Amino acid sequence: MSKPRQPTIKDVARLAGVSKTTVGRVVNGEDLRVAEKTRARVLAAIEMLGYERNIVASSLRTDQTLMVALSIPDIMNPFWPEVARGMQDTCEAQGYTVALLNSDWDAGRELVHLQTVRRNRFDGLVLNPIRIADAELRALNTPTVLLGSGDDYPEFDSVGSDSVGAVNTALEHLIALGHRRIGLIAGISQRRRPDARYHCYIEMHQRCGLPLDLGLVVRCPYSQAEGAAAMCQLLSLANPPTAVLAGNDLLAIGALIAAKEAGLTVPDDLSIIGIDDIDASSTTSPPLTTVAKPKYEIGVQAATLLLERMRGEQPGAPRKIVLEGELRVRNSTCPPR
Amino acid sequence: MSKPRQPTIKDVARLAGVSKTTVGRVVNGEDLRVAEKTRARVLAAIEMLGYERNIVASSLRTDQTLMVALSIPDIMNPFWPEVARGMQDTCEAQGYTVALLNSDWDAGRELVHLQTVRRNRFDGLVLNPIRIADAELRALNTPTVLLGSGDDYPEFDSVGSDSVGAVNTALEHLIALGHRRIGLIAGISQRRRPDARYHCYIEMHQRCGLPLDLGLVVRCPYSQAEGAAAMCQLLSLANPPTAVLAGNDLLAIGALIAAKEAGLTVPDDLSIIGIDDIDASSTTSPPLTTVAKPKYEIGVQAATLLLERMRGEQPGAPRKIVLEGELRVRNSTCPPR
DNA sequence: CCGCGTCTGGGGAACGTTCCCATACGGGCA
DNA sequence: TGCCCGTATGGGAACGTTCCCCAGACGCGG
Repeated sequence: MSKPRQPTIKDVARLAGVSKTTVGRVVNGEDLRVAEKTRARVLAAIEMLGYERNIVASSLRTDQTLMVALSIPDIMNPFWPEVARGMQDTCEAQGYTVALLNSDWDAGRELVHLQTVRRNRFDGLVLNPIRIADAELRALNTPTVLLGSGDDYPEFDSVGSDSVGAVNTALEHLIALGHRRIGLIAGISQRRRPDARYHCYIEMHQRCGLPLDLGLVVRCPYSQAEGAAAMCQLLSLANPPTAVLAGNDLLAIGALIAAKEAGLTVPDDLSIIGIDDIDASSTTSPPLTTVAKPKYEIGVQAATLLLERMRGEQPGAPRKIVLEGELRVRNSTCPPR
Repeated sequence: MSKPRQPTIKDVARLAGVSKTTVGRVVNGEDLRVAEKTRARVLAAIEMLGYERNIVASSLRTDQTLMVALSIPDIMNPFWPEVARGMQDTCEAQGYTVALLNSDWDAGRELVHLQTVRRNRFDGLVLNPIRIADAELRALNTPTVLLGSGDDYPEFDSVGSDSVGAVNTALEHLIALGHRRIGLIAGISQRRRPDARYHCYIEMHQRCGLPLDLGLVVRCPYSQAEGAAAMCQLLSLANPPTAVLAGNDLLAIGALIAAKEAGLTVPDDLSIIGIDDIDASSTTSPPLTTVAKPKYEIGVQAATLLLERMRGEQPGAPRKIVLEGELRVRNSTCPPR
């Protein structure tokens, strides 16, 4: 079980009868000047020994680890795997490896993640911020891209989906169908900022001249069970809504199930619309109408910005990318009766 | 944008008025003997400078990177996030960081992942093998734990769920309900070994004295769309089955939707059972009966074995852990009419 | 024939840590 | 008083790479 040392650049040099500098030259760039004959000899030696460049040593010298971190709340939350995949594909294509960090919406773990990035000298970080302060992020002194609106971090690049736009899209869909009493199951985010979805809901009502009834708004944590409870609450109203917008699909699915259990037929008795388009949304019955977020694309864009920053290009102003959601009309919405 | 070097052990030493060796001693172990007064001075200096141990340099010296890799087919496949999370939680608790690698069932990418592990000198690897040969894995010369049966890799630890057992459990459930014509939608695995589920199905029929009709077996790739197509095929039979077992929940959900579209009522007209218990399974209508696999636990166990190997404990024989599935009876199964 | 530029290759320091060994300093004991 | 041992600290090499700088070889024009 003892580990026989992997061959080093020196072993290759000895075998090829050249100096380690020369070996370094052929291993690294194609552009470095070294005679064709020598190069061939070195390559043969590399092949023979099965030499692999030791990135750890290389990192120490060059200050480049070829590793980036992705810190998200929870990979088990159905929103994140696609984002992670988008980022991973993009980074891998450029030779970077992605370390996965789950913060669980915990400020402490988030801090630990920053420490991990610093200690391991990762080259970059993509972060869905929980409570981290702008100053702490700047002190990290590492290229960083934020996932989300990034409003609290004016100096950083960010990639998010347009939550306000998504609420607008969903509401417009419902209003276009003829609904005028629309319930809102607003999630309570664990983050600092109050949820933008709520404000957007109110504004939309004013703009469209819809009567605003704050009794139609329920706030609860983002989970299926809570969504179900919230729906029960709405259904117990003297004058329940004819349609419900949920802050995300988890809530919407909970609401859908609760409505069916209460004996309602969706969408005939009640329309339900969600936001995100997670896997499970297409397989409920009826399949959930929702505003799909470009999850994979979010990952790709975040990685792209990060890679640019890491290359040192674009020392310019922070870029705030906001990707639009897309309405996916399935069968949980229809005109009110 | 230029990166002001992070403070090193030397800076701390200078500030504290001691040698770098002494600083190293207080940074590393609690057990190293250094006078209380000196220790306090060093700690103060560390605090003041915001010093963080450079793991890259440390790795070079000690041959320990504190990084492990997880190579799976696709994090977007609903089976994997929980496994990843289980592994990540366990590794993080021991100070290890997990790099996420997606192979996409591609032998080439799998090979690239091994290279990544070698080049970055990761301390360990948890791998869901695609086509990799046992010899290549041994040549990696790094502690490795396999996800799956691990049958093809006798020398390695492995953690898997009991596929055969799951099929048995599902079949027993169906048979106990009174079904005698049971269809099988068997997945086609991209791996080398033929799928064990199929053999188990046949054996179970013989053991229970059920008539075996190979027309009731359909093979297709593991995806929802394929599951739906397979179900259509089964329904077009002159004498269709009264119950269907799908090789995993993705197939089962496809089958469920196809059956409903064909005008059948599940479970009254047709029982459907899956394997895995992915998120979406609990929110279909009716909710899917399935044999749940302990996904999170698989990740935990794999990480635990890996950490033990990495610590150099247990130089003993390879351990093959097989975790049992658990029947989750929901509403997609009932006695035949 | 000499000087100079070009091209190929090598020597050796540096990155920040760990760890072996050496040293300094007391104090106890013969 | 002299010696030995234990404790606290420091010096410096080593890990494997990169990269700066220099040395030689060769060709060519003056």
